[in-house]
Amino acid sequence: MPKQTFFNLPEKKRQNLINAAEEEFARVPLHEASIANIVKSAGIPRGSFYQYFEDKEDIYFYLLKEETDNNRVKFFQMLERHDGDIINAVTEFYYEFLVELPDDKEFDFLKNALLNVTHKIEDAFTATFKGKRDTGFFNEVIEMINKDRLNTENDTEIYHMLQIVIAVVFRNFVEKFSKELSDDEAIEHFTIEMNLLKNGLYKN
Amino acid sequence: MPKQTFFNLPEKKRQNLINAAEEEFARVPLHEASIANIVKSAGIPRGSFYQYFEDKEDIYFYLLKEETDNNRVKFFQMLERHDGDIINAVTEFYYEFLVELPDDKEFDFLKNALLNVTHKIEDAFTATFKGKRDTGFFNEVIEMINKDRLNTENDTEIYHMLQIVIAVVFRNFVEKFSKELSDDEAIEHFTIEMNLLKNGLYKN
DNA sequence: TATTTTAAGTGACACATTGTCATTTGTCAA
DNA sequence: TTGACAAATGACAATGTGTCACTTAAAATA
Repeated sequence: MPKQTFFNLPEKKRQNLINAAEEEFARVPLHEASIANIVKSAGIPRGSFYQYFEDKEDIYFYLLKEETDNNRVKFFQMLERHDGDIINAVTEFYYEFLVELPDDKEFDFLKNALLNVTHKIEDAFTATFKGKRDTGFFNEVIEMINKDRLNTENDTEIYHMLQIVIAVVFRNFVEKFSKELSDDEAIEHFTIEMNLLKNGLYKN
Repeated sequence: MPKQTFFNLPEKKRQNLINAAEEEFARVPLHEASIANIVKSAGIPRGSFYQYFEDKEDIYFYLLKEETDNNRVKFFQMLERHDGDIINAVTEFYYEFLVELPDDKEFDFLKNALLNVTHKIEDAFTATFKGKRDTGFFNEVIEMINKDRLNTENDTEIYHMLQIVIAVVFRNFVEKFSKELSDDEAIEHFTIEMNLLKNGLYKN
């Protein structure tokens, strides 16, 4: 977490620093980004940076969390709107994400994150589908899911269903960016895979 | 790829360098690893390293490929043995991987790779399930799959089935390492998820 | 064998980056 | 006005990277 000094900063200076950082993380992935560039572009002395953040990762995950927190709210709204149908909810989520693709800087930031995912970065992303960060992950979403349509009512199995869905959704995001799929292609792939998940890979 | 000079090296010297590198990559993930440490531990001058490799990534992906190439051969044998049943094949693959867990150095190397996966690293891992690197990925494995048991005979859909299976298998590997699951827990989770994939998440 | 040519080995160097810390600056309450 | 505390600052030590001019070794040729 950023230090208190960062939050004490005047709005303008804080935003300026954030912009500089976002620019750097849009340019290159986390481990290639340099604090030197950030402070240079923000026009602040190097020492100041360390007044606000522990290190590079500190500001990175702060920004990434900002980015993904909005998405979590959206996802839960969709889950509600779709009456607890998890696959319809993630599908609309995916559609909307593609349609409302953020501006270039945000886009490149996400792309760099997705193509250079560490376990920690993946956690930040997938938290979108896992409920409030402080409550037990998943419980919240498991409660919202409509179990009538599912193949099981067992919570453990539902937990694993979620894990599967999240893994496949995540893979689709990564593929969209890495293979630079068009929106139509991306949606086509996504739809096929969601249907396969619903109906199963094997005959019954 | 390593340069020719590397392959011209006398066996002993080459193995010595490989050992030093593996040690470093077992200690820390790729982006924290340092060539300085490798050459120091191998007892060779810095300049020599660049005689053999382009850079850090060059030797890293060479080692990772070595590691995963064996696995690919194993997987294809299993697919044959299980008569083209993809889920049975990956399940045995997973079991055997856990049972034959490699020595500490290899273990830590894999762990660091899995918890700090870039798209390039994931590609190296998932290539295990995709056939010979030079032929069209997937074609080889799609041919070997027994389609009688599957829900579709359409190649496109089978391609996506594979993508799904790989994503879920991969997730299970990462989870095993990140949550430090016992073998029994890992196998239990894996089995549940494979059954869900087979039968589908929704009622039909 | 002597000489030339080619490949490999070497380590000092220029440059970049990180995180720290002693010092300075600014602000606010007494 | 002054003292005290938070914040700002930039020079510095430490560490790392990739290169290059030079040395050494080996192989080819005369």
